[in-house]
Amino acid sequence: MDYKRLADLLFPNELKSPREYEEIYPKRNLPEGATVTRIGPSPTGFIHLGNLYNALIGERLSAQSGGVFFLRIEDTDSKRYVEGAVDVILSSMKFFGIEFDEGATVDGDNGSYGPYRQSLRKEIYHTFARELVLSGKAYPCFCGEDELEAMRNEQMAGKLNFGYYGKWAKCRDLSYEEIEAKIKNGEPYVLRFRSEGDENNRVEVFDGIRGTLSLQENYQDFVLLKSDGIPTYHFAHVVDDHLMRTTHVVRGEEWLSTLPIHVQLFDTLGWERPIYCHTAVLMKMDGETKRKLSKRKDPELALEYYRKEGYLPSCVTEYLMTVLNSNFEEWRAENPTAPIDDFKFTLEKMSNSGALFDLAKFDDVSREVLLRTPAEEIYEKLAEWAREYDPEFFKIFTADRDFSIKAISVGRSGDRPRKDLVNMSQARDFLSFYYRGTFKIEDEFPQNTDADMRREIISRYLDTLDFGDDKTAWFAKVRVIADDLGFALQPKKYKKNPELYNGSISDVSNVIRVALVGRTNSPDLWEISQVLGEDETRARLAKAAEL
RNA sequence: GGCUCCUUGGUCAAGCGGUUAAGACUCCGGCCUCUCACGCCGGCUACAGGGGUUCGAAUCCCCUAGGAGUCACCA
Repeated sequence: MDYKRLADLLFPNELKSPREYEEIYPKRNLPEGATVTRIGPSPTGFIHLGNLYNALIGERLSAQSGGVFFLRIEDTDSKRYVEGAVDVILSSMKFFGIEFDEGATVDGDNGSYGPYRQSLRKEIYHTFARELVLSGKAYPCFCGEDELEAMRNEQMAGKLNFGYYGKWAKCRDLSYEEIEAKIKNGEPYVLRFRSEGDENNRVEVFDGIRGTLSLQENYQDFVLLKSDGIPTYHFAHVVDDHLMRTTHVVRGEEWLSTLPIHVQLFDTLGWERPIYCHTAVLMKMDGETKRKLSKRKDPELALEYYRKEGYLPSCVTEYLMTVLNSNFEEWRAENPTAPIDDFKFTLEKMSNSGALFDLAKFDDVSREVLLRTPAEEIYEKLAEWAREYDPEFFKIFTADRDFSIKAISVGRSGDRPRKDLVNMSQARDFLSFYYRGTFKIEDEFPQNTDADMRREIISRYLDTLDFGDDKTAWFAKVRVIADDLGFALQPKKYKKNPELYNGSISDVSNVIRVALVGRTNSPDLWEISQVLGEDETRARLAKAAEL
């Protein structure tokens, strides 16, 4: 076979040479040990936790080593392209504090290793595809969908391995004349790789997370170029990551099975393989079994979910870090206020089994992060969140900034600060009792008290209430009321001899509590009263006495 | 079915041939002179199973089982 002739037939248009591309995209001039990483999302308009998870690893790796982290849009499948998806990717990443050194932007590229959209790199791929044809490593295949399906059925029936290989690779040895005739006849074709691999051979591949892997060599004649001339993921990945000088390919473990294809391609093109880092899939408990987080069943997979619920981006990254690196929590315990960037992230400490997404743990991390966040900042975040998701509350909440900040601050000072807030939508509900517009009696008054008793408690409380008191003086008065009205001063005493009392002091304070905040559970009443102010406090109590 | 990865308590996990097998979250008790939180103290619960190698195995090897991924002109 005259490969030169075949190459000219397949690629009639003028193309740059491989040499030229090597010069256009030279080795990067970076400090020793700098890593170049990237994420390569496809623009489907859906961006999920896994994307962020991998992005975070890449970003940490490159930022810590003085390397480069870039964004490449993998839009080789025109069927799945969604308008505006690039914008979604960029803004989602930005929301979580992930910045790119170079790559695709909303309206073009930033960086000298582009284009960063695969759909714009067709000629580059063709140059190297042509190169493979020239060396006899690639050939056109005219097998259509039906033929391939028939082949598959036959393989299934015979319990053979699926795929295009060996005797099944019908187009492997077509003559030049046959090919030319078919092409002139307008028959569509794909370009396949001519694999010289053997299914009994093994390849060793080093993985940055998993160590040395031993895999079955690829023996399939996989597709390089689809019939529209656009490359498959496999081919585009190899060409791009070589030319963009990627040093570490961070991606999900679903790529492990096609890894032999990729290294085979790197090897036959004579290029140095990048260090692959295959991350574990995020799992979730579904009844008794674990399963992959699914787009349809699990809203928490979509990054949008965290925005809607009002989780702070820093909470999500903080949680992801605890899942990513086993020593992160330990580090955080020792450095409670240090910025997350100070943590030295390492691939060695990464787990290679599927991490379960644990919402309880995530909420705990969020509480912790929110506690470290200044009240002013929470105010800003909550306002920002409410403006988008609850405009009514936004008005109420932002009407008096100082008041709202005071409300947020309740219980957060001292040796044992409360961790009341988890996310912004929960914070809105939690804080709602501070505002006239959202305050309502949600819980029942204590069962030990009837309406008369409640009126009595409230009226006495109102009589003795003095906003000049400190907390101790205030509570002493509550005790007096409780004692006078026959309530045990210690809940234990009441528990032991319920017949001797009307209830315990907790019933008394809960009457006041429900009157004041509308619920039986709340932070310290005295502090809340201080925030509400004397007028509002008295008004609420007076109104409750009428119930 | 082929290929591949993974397997320490309910969950996340330390552990790299000798440990009373850490820690965190959850759950359950108890304590903190008002609830709820917070905090503190305590508790439940684990090396998937079976064979080797070794004086000694959670750790090394093999087999089995379970879970997961993948087998497209999708990424």
